[in-house]
Amino acid sequence: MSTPGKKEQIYAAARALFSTRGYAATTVRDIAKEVGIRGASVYAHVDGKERILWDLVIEAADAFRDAVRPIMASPLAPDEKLRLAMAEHVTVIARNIETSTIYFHEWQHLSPARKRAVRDRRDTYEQLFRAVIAEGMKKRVFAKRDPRHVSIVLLSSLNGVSTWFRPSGPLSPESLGALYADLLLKGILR
Amino acid sequence: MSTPGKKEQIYAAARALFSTRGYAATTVRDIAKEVGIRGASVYAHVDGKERILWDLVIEAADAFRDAVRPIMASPLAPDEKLRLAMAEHVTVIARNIETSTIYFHEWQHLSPARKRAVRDRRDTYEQLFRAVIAEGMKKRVFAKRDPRHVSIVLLSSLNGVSTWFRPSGPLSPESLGALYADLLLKGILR
DNA sequence: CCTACCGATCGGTAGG
DNA sequence: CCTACCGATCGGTAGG
Repeated sequence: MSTPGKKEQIYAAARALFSTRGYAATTVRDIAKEVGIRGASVYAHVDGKERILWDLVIEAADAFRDAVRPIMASPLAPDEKLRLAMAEHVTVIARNIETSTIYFHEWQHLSPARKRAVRDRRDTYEQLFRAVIAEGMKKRVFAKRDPRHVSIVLLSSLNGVSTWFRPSGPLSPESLGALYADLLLKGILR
Repeated sequence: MSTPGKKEQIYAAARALFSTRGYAATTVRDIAKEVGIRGASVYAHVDGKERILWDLVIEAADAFRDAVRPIMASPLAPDEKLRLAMAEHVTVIARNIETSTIYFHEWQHLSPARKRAVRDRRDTYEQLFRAVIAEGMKKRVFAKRDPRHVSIVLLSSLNGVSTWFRPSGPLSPESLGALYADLLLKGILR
């Protein structure tokens, strides 16, 4: 019999293990042990190992989209939209550090069809940034560069926070978002 | 009998496989197949799988240090030093995209002692950046922020180039380095 | 550099 | 949710 809540425990264990050891180096038995059941019993709650990864990847992709889309759809000026979007993006990472790390690094272990779906969602998301960057350049509030390059440099830079942020540290997700937005908008020079 | 050059072929195959599939998802037999030998024969040339990873990680760490240390030791002004160092760092990644990707993502699969050694080298390298950033702030050429935060945000941002750069693309390693240095020094705003 | 082989472990299924 | 088990595969060694 499956206990209510057990499935969520399995996903919580998978989040921790996939994000630290990586998907390929984590076994179903590792996850089971963390939850206090046998390896085979995991399959009473979950379709399989890859299905867990897929659910976690979608969880992360949704979090980014839901945080940033309303900002981009708002009537704010491009520089304000970009500032808020960058800050939100970083804050989402910091608040969901495990899932975000999995999203960035482990999606490649999905099946080809699911990999394609991830790439599509990521491209759609990046397009949100590219549009506001292009708008800001047109309105001469941003320096003129290739918007495609800037959007990808910018997003990959923001994603870097997942490699070093620790929730136990002194920085809050919000102050971290503000730091990144400020630094990337204004640069290091004064 | 071991053929001369075979060892380098094994390392070339490992660079390609570790950087795309990841260390844990790559088998010794995968590497062997790429080289055209049997899995067991790999051990005539190499100590073991982890030793290959270790050698590749050190290869990358050396490349970064050798490129950036002379710049930091030069008598240039802090903003010029930082610009050159950032550009060189990105250029090294782009020129060694496979090894760099392994360095950033796969070092965690090393033994505890080797992991510690990697962390130490990485900290020493980051210190080079932190010092010039602190110097630039003191001389009021950089905006005043926490140098520790800025150095880590900056380096993790530069490292992001490894997630999207493809040598087959239109950007050269050098122009990419210039783009990153310019963007991070001056920011997106004009 | 090969064949043959080792013990260990993998994701997953059968059948309660 | 368990025991028992499956075929496949792992990193690595022996002995040429």
